[in-house]
Amino acid sequence: MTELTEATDTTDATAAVTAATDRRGELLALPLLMLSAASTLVDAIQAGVEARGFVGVRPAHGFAFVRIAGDGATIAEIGEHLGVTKQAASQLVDELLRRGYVVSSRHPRDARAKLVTLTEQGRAVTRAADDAAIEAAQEWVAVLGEERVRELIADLSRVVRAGKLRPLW
Amino acid sequence: MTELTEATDTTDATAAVTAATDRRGELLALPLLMLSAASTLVDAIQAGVEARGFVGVRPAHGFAFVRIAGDGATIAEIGEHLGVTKQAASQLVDELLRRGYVVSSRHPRDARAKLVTLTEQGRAVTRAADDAAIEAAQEWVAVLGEERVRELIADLSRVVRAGKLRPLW
DNA sequence: ACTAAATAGTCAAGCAGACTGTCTATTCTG
DNA sequence: CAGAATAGACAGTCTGCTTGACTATTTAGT
Repeated sequence: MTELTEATDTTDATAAVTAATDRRGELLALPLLMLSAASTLVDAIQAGVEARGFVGVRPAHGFAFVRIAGDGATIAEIGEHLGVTKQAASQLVDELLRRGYVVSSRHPRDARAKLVTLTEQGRAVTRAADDAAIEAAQEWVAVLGEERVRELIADLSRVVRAGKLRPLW
Repeated sequence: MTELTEATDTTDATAAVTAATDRRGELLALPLLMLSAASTLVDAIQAGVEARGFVGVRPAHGFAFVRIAGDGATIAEIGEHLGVTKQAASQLVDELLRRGYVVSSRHPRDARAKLVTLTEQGRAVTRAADDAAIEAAQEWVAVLGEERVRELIADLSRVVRAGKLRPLW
């Protein structure tokens, strides 16, 4: 986690003897690049959502939407998804409630729980976030081409086990 | 930013007519995967650094080290690098100072500025973070193989413009 | 050269998002 | 059917970050 600049000259890495140390530096570039890419992505999505007229929507909201979309989710489930306590999730849902992005109704088969679902407004934000995300992805296509992006997606799919989506937005 | 599960069936995307909508869903998977991968990476590095005996080192510290390493950096530069105010950067440097990871001396050509540099202890943490990052990257190699990882790095290098390294650790 | 604007850093106060701890209501387990 | 586990809310607190105001130094304009 020291050098970012040498990420470009990965082409002629044909040396075999000194490959061990070279490989280290090369490998070190991967996390750095991933993190940087994710950060850029987050910024782009954030900006895109805002540009579409939704102010004050934070990354954590977007990640919550991901979990809520579909059949809805309970507060504990949202908390689990985001990797925060249920108290934090509760606060977050409260805010989404106030902003009109979600509604909470009594859970069909658990009287303790609340089922949080998206409102039309909530779906609108979700669409905006999706659009922004796709827009960002299309820039990647523009640079790398469809084939490489397809491979990229395939590779990432193999590596990523459905982990938490931390608020790194 | 709705579906994550369909990221696996990217293989037979040969349909031409309905390709427009399909491509959307496919593209949407990319940011999601990237974000998830980055999140996992951050957790892994964090855990790795801790496992090597450095407790209480946060992601933001690691990103600060990246900037400080080499010729050192001023507080404003560190803030810029992290995407926070210089006040926040100042607080962060204060903490690193207290923990003995950095020292600050007067800047050689600007009496207003302080030059923050790593101590031996700071370099030790940096090495630990590097090792943890490489370890995480090697898991990727184990899954994808060296060739794919090399391509991955090459692709990411082309897409990532040296942006901020936000505290998404 | 000299003033005016910009910049590096600090101090102080406030805020927002997260945490722990505690509680009630409901459900699951044996 | 009793006891443990779980969903959620309420209260209090902590921490990392922000804005605002200020000093010291450097850079730019005339």
